[in-house]
Amino acid sequence: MKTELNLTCCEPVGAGVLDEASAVELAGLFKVLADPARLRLLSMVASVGTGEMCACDLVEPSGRSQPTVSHHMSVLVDAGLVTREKRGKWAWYRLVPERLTFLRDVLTL
Amino acid sequence: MKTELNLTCCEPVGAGVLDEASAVELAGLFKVLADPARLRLLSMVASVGTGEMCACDLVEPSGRSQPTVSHHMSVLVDAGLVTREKRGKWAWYRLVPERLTFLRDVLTL
DNA sequence: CCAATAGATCGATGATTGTCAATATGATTT
DNA sequence: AAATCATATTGACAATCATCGATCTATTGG
Repeated sequence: MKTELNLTCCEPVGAGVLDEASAVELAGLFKVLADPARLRLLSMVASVGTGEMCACDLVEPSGRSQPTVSHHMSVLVDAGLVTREKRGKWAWYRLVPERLTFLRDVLTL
Repeated sequence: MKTELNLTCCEPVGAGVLDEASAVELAGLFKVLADPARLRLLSMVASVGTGEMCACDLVEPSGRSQPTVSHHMSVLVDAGLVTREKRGKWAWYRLVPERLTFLRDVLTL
């Protein structure tokens, strides 16, 4: 599906009225955060000491099935919030801090 | 419906793994922002010069029907992002900046 | 090669939700 | 009190999506 999220859009919400196109794009990004499972997965990747997290260590603590976790991680990757690198049998995820910063900036007045 | 959103929860996402309850609560808040119509309505209220905005001035520019706008504004009010004050026949909305700040802080590492 | 393992994809399903037309509520005006 | 106006509520429907079991793909080790 891969909705190809744009990185360039969107003034802060207090900077003027959002046009429909930007609103759709931004809403799509917030939609990614609008799920408990994804928020938990994101926080796991964000707070791991080594900077990267193996998919194998996400399934059990998340309390979701393996296919569900895989699905959510794909959504996070497509949204640009994390990167996935496959090494051997394992998939390693890293946070993309700039993407969080971008979202923070949108919520500025 | 009024999901009674809590104001007290949630460390920054990078501060540790979110527990399920906090994740549900936070996701509920992001869900409010995960809709183009609501984002536009919020940006209209956020960027009005006088600080308050009449519901009557939201319907036509939002491109949605009056019931739909009323619905979305209720969602924004319930989420604590705006306040509603009824004066006479009109409903006036004001941004709650602290609520946006709260969300910004959650996205901090 | 073969078995085992990690992860991705597919298909189905139940729940949620954005939307509007119709109607209700409540305030103002004549 | 009747008519009008702004907004809220209700009911219904289509679309989206989180979830899981089953299966597929790819990599490793024997």
